[in-house]
Amino acid sequence: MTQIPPGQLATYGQIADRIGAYGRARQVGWALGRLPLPSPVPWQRVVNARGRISFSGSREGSDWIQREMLIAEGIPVDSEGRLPLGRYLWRPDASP
DNA sequence: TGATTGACTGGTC
DNA sequence: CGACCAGCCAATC
Repeated sequence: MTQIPPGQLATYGQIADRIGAYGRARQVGWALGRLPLPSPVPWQRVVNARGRISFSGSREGSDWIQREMLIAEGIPVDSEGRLPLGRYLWRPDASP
């Protein structure tokens, strides 16, 4: 499944690559952006490769909700929306 | 049809 | 680590 495991984060690039759309991270964000709320998609676990929540002037509300959601998932989020990527980064098929 | 925009990314300073 | 620039593709108006 292309969904993201709970307690883990994924970047737009990862999602794009996962769906076979390498380099189309923008379209991923665009797609999530037009998702209705609530949505069956864990958009809340999708952040940019900078390890930060992607803010947008038109999303000043939901973006903070996303921060709260991640915190609820057990992921510490900074006041600026910074996330400990590398620690919670989703690892597709990372079976030990 | 064409120009513009965008929840991005990577590399460099 | 933060800021800046350049590249990239698709959807929208």
